[in-house]
Amino acid sequence: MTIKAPRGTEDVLPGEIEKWQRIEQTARELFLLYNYREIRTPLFEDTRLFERSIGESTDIVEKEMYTFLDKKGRSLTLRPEGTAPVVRAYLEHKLYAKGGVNKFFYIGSFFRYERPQAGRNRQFYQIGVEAIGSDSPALDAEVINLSLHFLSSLGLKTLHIALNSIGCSACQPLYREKLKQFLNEHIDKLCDDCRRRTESNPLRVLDCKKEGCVSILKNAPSTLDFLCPACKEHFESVKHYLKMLGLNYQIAPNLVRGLDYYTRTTFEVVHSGLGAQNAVAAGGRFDGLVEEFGGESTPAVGFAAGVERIALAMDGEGVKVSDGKQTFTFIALLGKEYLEGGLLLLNELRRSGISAEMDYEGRSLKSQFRVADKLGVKFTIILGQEGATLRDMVKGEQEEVKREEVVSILKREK
RNA sequence: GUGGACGUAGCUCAGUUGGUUAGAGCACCAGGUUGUGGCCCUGGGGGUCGGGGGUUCAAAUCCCCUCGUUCACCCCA
Repeated sequence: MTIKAPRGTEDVLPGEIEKWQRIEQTARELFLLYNYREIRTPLFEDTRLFERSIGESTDIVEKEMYTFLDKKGRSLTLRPEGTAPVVRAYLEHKLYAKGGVNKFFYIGSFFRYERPQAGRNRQFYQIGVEAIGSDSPALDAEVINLSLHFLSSLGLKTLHIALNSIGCSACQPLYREKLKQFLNEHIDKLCDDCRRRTESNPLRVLDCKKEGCVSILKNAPSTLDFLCPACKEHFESVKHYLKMLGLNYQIAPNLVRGLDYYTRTTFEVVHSGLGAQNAVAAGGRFDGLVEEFGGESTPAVGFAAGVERIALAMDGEGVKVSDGKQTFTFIALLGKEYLEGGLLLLNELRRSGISAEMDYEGRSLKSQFRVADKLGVKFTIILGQEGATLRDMVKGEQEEVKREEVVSILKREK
């Protein structure tokens, strides 16, 4: 075995996949309950889609995208996130024509060239929702509520919401200037990355965790103090609705999303016990994105959750998902010469909706029973010259039955 | 991209100061039972000791490089 799965990718094997299925099934049922409908977009898109939405100076676009030229020289990129493609599809198919709020959810894999780590792969899976067409703070609250409903439905308990507002196109530039001013006053005490970001992307400096920077940032102007009246009111309403819904949150003035398209509300759902990659879900508003792509000014809000991290968190909380084994019967042959009879019975059983397995290798009866036992079947049918013997593997009892009655007997037992 | 730890059978791991044909448990296969599983007993298969190079009479063991895993930084869901 010389070829392995590429670095940062993983095979999800039987035994583990059942947990993923549970996660996806829960998402489908729950999101439908909130009237979100599934959408599937391509795995790769025109590179410009991500450059324009995520932002040229973000780490994602600068160094983490899988970008390549196709045979006609088009620049394509494996999608690094889900929001821009949904907005693109929303515009391309003129889904706004339906009016009202359009609600979508998606489940799929995304790609970023990063150093792999617990809860961080190069191909990773996200489940997300986007609600496009309303600036109501009630919708922000709904999305946050849904993310928590989803995660707690999967058995996760130690969840915390971090909440912030980063303002809109009216107030954020003002704050950005004030922050830049502040950072420049302390520029000599900031780390190299932060010095660079002070010019290119000052908001991201707030996210720095280096001790020196953190102590300086304690006194940095807060985005919350610079919100325009409309944003302030919006944020107050979001908080009010969250309280009303019984959701506890912590204000995190330094919570800045890594994607440029976010406006107003940003939030993160953190699960304690995940190590460094502790955000299981995150999202926020993107009121300017639809317009950025050439549509009418259309407000929107959404979130995405990481499937691998949810699975890790479920493991941590001891959530068990059955491994889905369900073989009901096993056919044991008294000799190779009964293979055809076995195949016919096997077919009959399966066509009758009874899961069944059989040994094709001509192994000894003892071996066949060992296989049956390992499969955990409830019944083993021993097939020989005439008729059949039906053995109850749990009781350890068996009886002779007529060959043509085997299927109907087992149907009753099922 | 940076730093630390690790890399021996399918899995979990032993492997003394470098010293002969690299071990155990579990798993797997077969037999003990002239057709019947789980327990037990016996036997068997399976490892280029991550890969490459070097030091040495001799390397799983020491050195270098490389790949991978992992934790943290970073980034982010």
